[in-house]
Amino acid sequence: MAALAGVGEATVSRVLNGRANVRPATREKVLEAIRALDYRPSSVARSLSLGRTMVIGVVVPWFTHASAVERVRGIVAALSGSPYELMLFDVESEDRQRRAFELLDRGDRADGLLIVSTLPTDAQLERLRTALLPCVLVDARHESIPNVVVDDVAGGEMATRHLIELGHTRIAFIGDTPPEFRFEWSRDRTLGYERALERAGLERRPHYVREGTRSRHVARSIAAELLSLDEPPTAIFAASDTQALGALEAARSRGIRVPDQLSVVGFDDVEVAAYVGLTTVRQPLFESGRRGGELLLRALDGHPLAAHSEVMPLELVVRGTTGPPPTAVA
Amino acid sequence: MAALAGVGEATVSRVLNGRANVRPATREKVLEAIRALDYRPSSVARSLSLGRTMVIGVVVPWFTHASAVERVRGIVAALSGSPYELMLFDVESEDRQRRAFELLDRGDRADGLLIVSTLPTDAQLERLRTALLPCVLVDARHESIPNVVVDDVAGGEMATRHLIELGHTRIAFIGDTPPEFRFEWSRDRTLGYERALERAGLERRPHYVREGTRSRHVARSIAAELLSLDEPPTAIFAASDTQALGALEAARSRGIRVPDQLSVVGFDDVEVAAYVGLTTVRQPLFESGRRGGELLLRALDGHPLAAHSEVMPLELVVRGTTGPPPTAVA
DNA sequence: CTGAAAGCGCTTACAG
DNA sequence: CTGAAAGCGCTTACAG
Repeated sequence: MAALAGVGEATVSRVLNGRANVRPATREKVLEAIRALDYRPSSVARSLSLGRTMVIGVVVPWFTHASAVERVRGIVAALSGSPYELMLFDVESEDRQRRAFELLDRGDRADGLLIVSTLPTDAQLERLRTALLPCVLVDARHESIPNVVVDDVAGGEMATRHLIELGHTRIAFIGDTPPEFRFEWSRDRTLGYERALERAGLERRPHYVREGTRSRHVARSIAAELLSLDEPPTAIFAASDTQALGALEAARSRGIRVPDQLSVVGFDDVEVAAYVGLTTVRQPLFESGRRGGELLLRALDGHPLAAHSEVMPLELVVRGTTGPPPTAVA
Repeated sequence: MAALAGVGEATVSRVLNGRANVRPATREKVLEAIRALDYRPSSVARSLSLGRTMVIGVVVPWFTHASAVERVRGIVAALSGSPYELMLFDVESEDRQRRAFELLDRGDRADGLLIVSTLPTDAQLERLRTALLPCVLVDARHESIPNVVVDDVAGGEMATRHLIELGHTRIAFIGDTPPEFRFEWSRDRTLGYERALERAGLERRPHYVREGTRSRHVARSIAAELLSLDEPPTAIFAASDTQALGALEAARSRGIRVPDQLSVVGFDDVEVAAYVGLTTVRQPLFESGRRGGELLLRALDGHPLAAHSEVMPLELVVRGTTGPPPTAVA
């Protein structure tokens, strides 16, 4: 290449990188040779030399879930104006997650990391740190890593209070199974639920609090069980829209009218929620991804990141699945 | 590193790659040094040396669409057992697409390419070919590249025939805008629609065939216009579920009952479709991604790919949004 | 079984 | 403004 152009390698490099200090005639010669050879510079060699890959890694479990996808979309949007490409690590098991971090903490696969809806172990975080890999957490918090989150306790309380204000006293909660990915929002939403009950002076009924994997199917059978209790709840707060949809299905299949006989509140406000008229707590999914992407880009740009929590706003969106409880007794 | 262990670099490399011909004692020394130094081998250097990156690029426009995401999920599933990582190129504009291919056709960013729901120009394909980059097309066809597709003409015909068999004669079609990404399935579905009408001896009414960008919002207003024609259609076939949902909204907001007064058929069978009971033509979105991934992995494994079309099956899923037309006249 | 050396293809001081 | 040379950190014949 350099030979054909009759110049040194350094000059080719200068031309390729658009440096100023090259004489026009020389530049022309190089450009000509590039054309003649259909020459394509190697990004790998460049990466090795520069120690940068121009890749941002995104680690996300639950890529099968609408909310995770929505966050990834936000990340994609944030990166779209940047020179970085996105490498996606879908880690649907702890094993896959471990492997992903083992690859990433070598430090030369990506220049930075966005970790979504999962919290690496402290050992993993320590290795990422020693690999000098800037990280931003989205939908997970850690005191030593910048993160963008929502206040799940407040969200759980918001949803529950809405039901209480409508007059409900028998309010059930369908949460997630304990955090396989050290993922604690479901627990926080439970706390919010309990706090709302407590503040309203309502008793907590342990059999009204149920957990299951985050799927419509499972939530549907949990809801079915709740609805066949001797004293069934008049309202259900589900820790995610997906689960709320399952609850709606359970009601529908038993001929229970919503919201006349049963109120249902979800969490997230995924796209379907608006379509089916689900009352829910909206969290800015897309925005959280975008914001995380922005923070990381800023860090990559040399501005050091403070390890703080950026708390995104939550909003109760009242639609058609909540109303006053059926008039008790008669 | 090699120094600390008191061995040559080659030996370190052998240990790292688990080659057999290393004496156990030597191996131990190396392993010990690795531990002591917290040594992490560089994948970039390895890539440069080997000429392989262990990365598969996925080019996908419309990552904002549920169907694209579903395909990507299938790809993720296919790669999950492999040693390849996934690099995602969301190309929501022609310009981004051009840039993505310019990066990829250097040939050292990824070892293979999955191109989803878009067809590169011939010039782009030629450059990918000279870069020796194996490609598989998903949801796009090209005679010289292996691809996995569905028969969109047959699908369009299937949906339309269903409506005809129910007794409809005034059937409208909401398609996509002309293919920004050289993306022709909407046109093919239109052809299928027209063919079904023709075979049934029904007249084609040009004002019943409308196009709009693939969004619920746009489809909704198109449907609203169709429904306010002097002689409105009794059935609408939409080229995607997203658009079908828009049509349903239009009907709902005008108090038109579905399916009593209006039948609606979609295309894709995205997750929401089942939930809202939409009759649709199911195409195996997830499967298409998975299959594409498998084909590419096979190619990467040294088995040359024949440039053939793998046609995935289409299936009419009849649910609650289609029925006989309202009994005419009275 | 093991090591010295060349090679992968860039970038970047360092001299001119 | 430009080139020779070293360096980024691996792998792989080639000798021993």
